[in-house]
Amino acid sequence: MPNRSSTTKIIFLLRLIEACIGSKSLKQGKIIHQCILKLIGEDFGSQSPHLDKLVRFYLSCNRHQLAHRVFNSIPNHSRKNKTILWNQIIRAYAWDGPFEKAVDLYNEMVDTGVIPTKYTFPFVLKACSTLQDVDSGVKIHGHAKRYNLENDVYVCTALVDFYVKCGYLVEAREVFDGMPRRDVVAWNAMAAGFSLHGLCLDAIGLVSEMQNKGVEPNSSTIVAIMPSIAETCRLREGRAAHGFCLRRDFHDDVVVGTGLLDMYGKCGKLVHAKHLFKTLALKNEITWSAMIGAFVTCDYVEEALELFKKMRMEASMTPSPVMLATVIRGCAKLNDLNVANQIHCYTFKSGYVSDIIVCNTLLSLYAKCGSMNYMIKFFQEMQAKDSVSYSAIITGCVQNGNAEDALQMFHKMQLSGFEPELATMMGFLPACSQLSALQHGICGHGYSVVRGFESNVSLSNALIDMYNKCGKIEEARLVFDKMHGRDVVSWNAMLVGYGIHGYGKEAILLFQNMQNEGAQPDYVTFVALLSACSHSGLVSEGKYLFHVMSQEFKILPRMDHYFCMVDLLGRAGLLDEAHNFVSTMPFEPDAHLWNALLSACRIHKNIELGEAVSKKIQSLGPSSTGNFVLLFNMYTTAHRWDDAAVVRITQKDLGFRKRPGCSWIEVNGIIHAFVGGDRSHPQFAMINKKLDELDVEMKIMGYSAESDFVYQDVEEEEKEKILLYHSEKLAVAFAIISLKAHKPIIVTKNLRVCGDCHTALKYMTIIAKREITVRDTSRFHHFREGICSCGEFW
DNA sequence: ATAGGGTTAG
Repeated sequence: MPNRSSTTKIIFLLRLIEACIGSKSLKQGKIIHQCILKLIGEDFGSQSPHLDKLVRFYLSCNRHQLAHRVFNSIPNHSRKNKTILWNQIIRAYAWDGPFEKAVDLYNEMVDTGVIPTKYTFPFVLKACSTLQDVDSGVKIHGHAKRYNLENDVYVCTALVDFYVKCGYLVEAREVFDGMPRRDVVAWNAMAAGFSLHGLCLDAIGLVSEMQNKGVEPNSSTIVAIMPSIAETCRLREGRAAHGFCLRRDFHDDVVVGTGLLDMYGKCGKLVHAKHLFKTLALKNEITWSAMIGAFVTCDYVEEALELFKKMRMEASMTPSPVMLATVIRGCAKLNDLNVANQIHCYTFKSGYVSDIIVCNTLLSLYAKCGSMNYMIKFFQEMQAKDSVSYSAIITGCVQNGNAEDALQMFHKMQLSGFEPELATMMGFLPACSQLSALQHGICGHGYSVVRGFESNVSLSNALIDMYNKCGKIEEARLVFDKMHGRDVVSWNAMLVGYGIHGYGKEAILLFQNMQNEGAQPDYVTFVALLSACSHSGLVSEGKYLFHVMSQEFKILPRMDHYFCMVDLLGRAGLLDEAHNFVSTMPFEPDAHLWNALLSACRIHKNIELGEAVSKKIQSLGPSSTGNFVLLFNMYTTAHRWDDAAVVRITQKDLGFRKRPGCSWIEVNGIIHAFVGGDRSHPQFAMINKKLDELDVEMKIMGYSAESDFVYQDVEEEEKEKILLYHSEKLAVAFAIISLKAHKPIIVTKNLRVCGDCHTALKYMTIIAKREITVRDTSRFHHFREGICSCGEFW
């Protein structure tokens, strides 16, 4: 027990402490604390009122744990009356962490019998949302009711904020709707919540609602809904918000200004974004980042990189990982491996290679620059991977034509314990499309439904494409019909489906539906339509569509459209018309387009024009082996072996090789691939036996190997063998022996199906009594009872 | 306030 003189000393010391609270001098405070301890010994009890000051002092120095320790030394009967101190320590923990301690202390407070106040709840709830500790938050909500604070504006706003940040929007809305009085902070919390969870239209709607209710938005309101306006490209609302800021004088605030700048960038209004950037009095790193992002989004990558350089030089700011990710996203648009390597080096030097967001952006960069090797290598080097990393690499594989690797990565991802997300499925489903892997695709569909991804328009579009490419056009249409909101991609995907199945009339019908529903077609729509006409031989319809495209829909024809038209006219045998059409083009035709004409020349055996076209192609420089193959095929079809030989020699001299034909089929979720003459399949003996059987029966029915399709100058018997082992025949024979009779056979080929195979497959449908479908690079061939659905348009 | 993975055509 201290004596009188020590009491005087303590009082003196506590005065000193009070002074320290103002000056936040931790060192001096600690010394004074020691002095007090010496004076009063271990018996704090009687001195506890004075210890409050020490607690406050430590809190003012941000030493929550020390403050807490002093607070704990006060006996419980005395702590009971110190609600404000409880609140202050909880607040300190909720602000800076450790956040668990805020929740623990709150629980201790309630257990001690201290009644929390309306100021307690916002703090502890903030800690709960930071921890994503829903259980504690819900319990605390119960306490608020118990203490009759459920109608308090502060408490309710805190509850809304808590529920929103934990993703419980229904509960948030319930609390919000139940509030007897709502101030601007409450409205902002709700709007920010909608914004945060991508419910953009709800967020925007809420702001008009609040204005109708007579509550004036403030700058936080603007900041809260700006991302929603940006994401939905609601330029009208964006402009209105900008005007509001000008009238209220918010516009010079960095946060508001940056939000507006970002919104204009995302809405494609680069001029406005640039203007804001120029006029904003105070800019920070985020402002610069938003401006660079605006350039990238609007495809002004050079300008973005320039500004990035300028920032480092003139403003001498160091970029944050967020900014670096934006810059890398820009680099990806350049499709230049050198740039990719440069920015990778820069990232390495900057020390951000451990930032997962930056790393994932780098993955996507390499994927878009077409470098599978760098992408895989970097992926393996990454110390930390998450589901986004896997999604990026899956999409990267698909983008580079390695769908099988994509499926493997998808499998590996799950083994690593990551659940596929929406964007993962956006990579997985196109992989199934590419492979015609129907069984994987169906699993993906099921999973997407379970996860609720089906409501996403883009995902449904990917499903439509998957079913179309797997030959299940009816399923595709079911998905299409079930969709709530369709975008232009949905229509296009379905149109493409009809096109590749040879349903030209259905495509045109769907286009009419599209117009009736007021959907605006784009240039892809017309590519799809024209190619559908081409595959169905609808010449006049195609010509009409080409005409209305520019006249009515104001869409300028591009190379693809001209290509489709040449293809359409050429296949139909209108070679001169096709040739004339090319000469009317407003820009130079490319080799690809001439190829379409050359291909038509081959089908219709017009050697004269074919040679002229071929010369044209050669003058453009040999850009692909396709030219040689076509010319070669044309000569051989005409039995002009010498000319054919010259082409083959030239091709060899120039170092071009024919791409090997490859066909594959999915059996029980496993992809079996065959190349021409392939004997490597484990069941080759059985396949061979089946092929021989089929060959005998086909010949009885009148089939003779069309050796014209063998362009090697070898003996007739040898030619037959080569044809019999064409990859599509191998795949079909394998399918017949390994799939039950009622199962459909769907074979996919990486090139156009060969003419001899096309004939042979017709016989095979009769012999094997089953339907066979082959998807080649341009369309589906459904063989049934000796007929192919393509009607020889391929 | 800025930030990573995404659908259709050739």
